Amino acid sequence: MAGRPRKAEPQVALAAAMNAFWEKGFEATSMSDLTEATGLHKASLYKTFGDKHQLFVSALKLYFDKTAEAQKTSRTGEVSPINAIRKSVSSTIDQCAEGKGCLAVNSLIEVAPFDSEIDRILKQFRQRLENQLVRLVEDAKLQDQIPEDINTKEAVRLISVFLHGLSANMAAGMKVKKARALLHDQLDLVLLPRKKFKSSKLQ
Amino acid sequence: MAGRPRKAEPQVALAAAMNAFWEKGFEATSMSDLTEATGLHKASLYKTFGDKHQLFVSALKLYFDKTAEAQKTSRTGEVSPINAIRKSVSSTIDQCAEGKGCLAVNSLIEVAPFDSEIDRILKQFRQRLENQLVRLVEDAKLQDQIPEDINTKEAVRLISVFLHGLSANMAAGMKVKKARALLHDQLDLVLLPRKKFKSSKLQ
DNA sequence: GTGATTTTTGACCAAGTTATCAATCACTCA
DNA sequence: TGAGTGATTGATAACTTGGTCAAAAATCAC
Repeated sequence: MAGRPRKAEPQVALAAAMNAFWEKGFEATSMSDLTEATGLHKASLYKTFGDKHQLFVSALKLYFDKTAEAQKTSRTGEVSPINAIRKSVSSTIDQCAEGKGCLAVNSLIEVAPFDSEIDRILKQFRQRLENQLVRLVEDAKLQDQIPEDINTKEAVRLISVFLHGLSANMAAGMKVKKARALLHDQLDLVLLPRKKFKSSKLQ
Repeated sequence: MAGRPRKAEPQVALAAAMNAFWEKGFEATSMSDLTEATGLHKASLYKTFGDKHQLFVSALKLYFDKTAEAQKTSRTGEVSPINAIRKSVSSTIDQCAEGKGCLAVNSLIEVAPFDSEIDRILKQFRQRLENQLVRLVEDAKLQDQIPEDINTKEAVRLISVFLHGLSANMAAGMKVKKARALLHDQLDLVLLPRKKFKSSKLQ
C-alpha cells in the first residue's frame, strides 16, 4: 500500500514548474529546466504530470488559483468598494515583479495563438477576473463612489486591457512602483469624474 | 563583377523572415521555417544575414521602419491634431490583425527579458513612438482641442500602455474592430474632459 | 525476513536544433 | 572561350529536444 517515498510532493514540484514556465515561457523552458527546477527526474515528471503540455496546463491552473486567492485576500476587510478595486488590481501588479510579467499574459501572446486549449483556459480566467471587477464596480456605484452613468462593462474592459499592457511592460523591466502609479492613474480616469473643459471644439 | 543571381532580394527575404518571426515568435521559428518563408537555403541565410539572432534584429528594425512609416502616412493631410493622434494610434492597431499582435510587444515579452540588445532596441523604438505622440498632444493643446492642464507625458504613457494591452489581446484573437473601439474610448478618457460627478465622497 | 507497491533512475531513441563548409552553379566581363 | 565572382547547395557536425522503458531502490503490510 505504499512504495518508495517521493522526492517532492506533486504540489511543490508543480509550483516549481510554474515558476520555470513563468520565467522563461513555454517553448524556452526545456524538460531539463523543469527537472532542475522541480528536483524530479524527467521520467518522474512524465509519470506524475503527463507530457510537457499537460504539465503546462496544470501549472497555468495553479497560477490562476494563486492569483485569484491573492486578489481575494488583498481586499479582505476593505469596506470601501473603490478601495477594494484598487487593492484587487494592485495585487495582480505586485505578482508581476522582477521582469517576469504575468504568466497569463505571457502565455496569451506566446502559446494561446497556437493552442486552443490554453486559449480557452486563458479566456475563462480573464472572464472570471473581469466578472469579479464588475461586481466591485457595481458595489461602488451603489455606494455613490462612482458615477452611475459609467458603463460598467466598458470600464472594466479598459482596466483589464490596461493591466495587460502593464504586464507586458513589467515583463521587460518596468518597476512595480511605476506600474502601480500608472494603474492608479488609469483607475482614476476610468472610474472617477473629471472637471469640464471650458471650450470643447469637439462633439 | 557579378556572380550567380540571387533567388530573392535581401529586403524581400528579410520581410518574409520578419513575418515568420511575427507569426511564431523568435524561439518557435526554426531555421527551417525561415528557409521556407524566405525561399532561401539555410546557408544562404547565414551568409546574407548572419546567425538567427542577427536576422531577428534586422527583422525587428525593418518592422520599426514599416510601423513608423505606416503611422506617418496614416496621418498625412490631417490638420486636426487630435484626429492625427487617432489615426496614428489606430494604424498601429490595424497592423496587429489576424491573431499576430504587434511584433514589438511580442518580443518585449518573449525575448527582451533575456536579450539586452533586443531590449535596448525595443526601448528605443517605444521612446520614438511616444515622443511622436507627445508632439501631437502638444499640438492639440495649442489648438485648444485638449485641456491645457493634462499632463502630456502621463497621458501619452497611459495611451502607450493601453496599446500594449490591446496588442496582447489581439495576439490572442481580439478583433480589430473591437480593439479600435476600446482604443478610442481610452483616447477619449485620457484626452477629453468629462462631466463633473454630483457627489464625490472621495477627495 | 518476504512480497507487493510505487517512485526513482540511467540508458536510450528518434527527431529536430543551430551552424559550417567545400563544392557547385550561373552569371558578367574580357 | 575562359577567368572571375558571388550565390546556391548538399552533406555534415555537434548538440538539444521531448519522450519511453525496463530495472533498481525504498517504503509498507504481513
